Amino acid sequence: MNRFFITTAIDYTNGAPHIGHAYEKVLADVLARFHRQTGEEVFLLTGVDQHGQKVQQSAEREGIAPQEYVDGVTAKFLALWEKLGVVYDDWAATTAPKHKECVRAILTRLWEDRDPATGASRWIYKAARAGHYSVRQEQFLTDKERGPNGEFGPEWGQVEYREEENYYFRLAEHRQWLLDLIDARSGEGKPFVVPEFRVSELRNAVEKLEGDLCISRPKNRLSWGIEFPFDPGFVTYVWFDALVNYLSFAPGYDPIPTRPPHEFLAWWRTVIHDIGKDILIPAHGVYWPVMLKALGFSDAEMPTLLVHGWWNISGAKMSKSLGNTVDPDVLADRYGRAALRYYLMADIATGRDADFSEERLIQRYNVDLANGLGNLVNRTLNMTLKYREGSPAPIDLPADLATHLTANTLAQETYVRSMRDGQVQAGLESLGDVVNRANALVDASAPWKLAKDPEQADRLDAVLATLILSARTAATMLLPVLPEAAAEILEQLNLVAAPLEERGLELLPAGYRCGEPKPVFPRLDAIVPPEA
RNA sequence: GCCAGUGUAGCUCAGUUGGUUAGAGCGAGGGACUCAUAAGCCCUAGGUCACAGGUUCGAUCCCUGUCACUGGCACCA
Repeated sequence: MNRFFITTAIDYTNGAPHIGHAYEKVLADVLARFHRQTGEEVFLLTGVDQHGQKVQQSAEREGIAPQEYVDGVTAKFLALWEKLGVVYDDWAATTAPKHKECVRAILTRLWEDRDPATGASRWIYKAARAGHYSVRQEQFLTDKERGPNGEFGPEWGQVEYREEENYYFRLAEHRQWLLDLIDARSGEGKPFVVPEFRVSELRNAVEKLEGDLCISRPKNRLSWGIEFPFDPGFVTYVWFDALVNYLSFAPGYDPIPTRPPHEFLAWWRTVIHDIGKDILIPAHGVYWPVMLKALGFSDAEMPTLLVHGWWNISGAKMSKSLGNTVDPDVLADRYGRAALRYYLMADIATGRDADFSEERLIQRYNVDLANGLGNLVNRTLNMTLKYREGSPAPIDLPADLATHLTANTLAQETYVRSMRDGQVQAGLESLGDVVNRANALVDASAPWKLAKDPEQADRLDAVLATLILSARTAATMLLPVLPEAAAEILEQLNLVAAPLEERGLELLPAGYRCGEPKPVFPRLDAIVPPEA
């Protein structure tokens, strides 16, 4: 059986989830559900990044332990995924003992991977760096931070000269390897980064790669992290902690053996990292492949990065400081899970940015779901019950209706291709084709007229069967995005989902009888004003 | 500053591996119908595909330059 391993970025537990977090997780959930539907074995991994300075500071401000603080924020994420119907196979929390042990084992392994000539680690070294340090911002400053007059501005507070030792991961010497990898993957038609227009962006960044990656923080600066296994004076700094979650929670992974076991590799060879464009460079596009290489992963075992865009608010970047964040929790309560999931999948092309608007959300729901698919199901079932007591006579379809179903099959094939590429919006457009064609057929064939003419009895049976089968195709294509609503439609149709690889015509089963219609997507009338 | 992305109908956006009449939805106008969630269907929009060059038999789609907007280059979907 084919496998499909998809991960999301793990969200930083220093604030409540916003629409961007929700989008990424719903996207992963939809792709996971789609791949399951095609018969593949699927593993969806998501979680939270709980360490770091900001968490430590926030906890101190509230006078509670960091773990207590992150547990509180983590609960909000867990509740949101529950509310949005995001179902995952494992939960990657970076404070979990399993993860900490894995990070430490990996660091130890790299530290002990010695160059026989020098006796030094081939991957990690300790070095002292000196420079200007902002106490307020708790970071070293570079010349880029200097103002026009060459001085550090007041936003940095007190700036002092400091010297600090840290551990570094060798990065720069793998520049050419990474460039070759990127080019090779593009040449094979399996780009390292999807969508492909981001490849050049990454490539340029790699071209300019210099310097190594600082992977530690002295404990006196940062204590809320994973302690270095071979130097208790340090904790692991962000990326060697966060990125490793993809391994520590991967099915079957064990950091100890030289080569990972077969079960893990069977999953890993299919892995797709669903991430935002902000963490492509340098984290996922540079650090991560080099880290994997250091751990002995071959070029064929490098992941694919599925990079999505951002939801902007009125064209502006969403940010807390602008106060224009959108709370997915509130939206889900206000409009329902289905409306929110559908909007997030239908109104953005994977990889691109889009503008978020509640008006658009309502519009897409009403036009596509209520007026389109929902009404199609409703009118089809009503007519079937009214004219045929729910059971159209089983007859062969005339050529025009057979052609109609063939067009549906083609739409479904297009849909499958789009979804395999992660292009959910394009997939939903194919769904819209099926719905529109069926609604047009209703008007063109006018069953209410056929019903009055006994000589047209066969025609009426054939039209109703075509409509029912079209509705089934549409519901089948909706399943990954809106599983409950699609299941409800199938129940009303009294049919099971169509197989996605199906070809050729399939008629209604013998003795078919449809169920009772009930609007699956009640119209949303207008923007519900926010609570005063 | 460096790098990247974007710039397509009133609005929000697709798309074109270069090739006869550039697409969708919404909005707007008109029409016929009644099975249906007053939903659906049909017809209508004529946008120099940012601007200027270049390559080509032919460019909106490739190249160069210009302008505008956005993002990355410091944590951050």
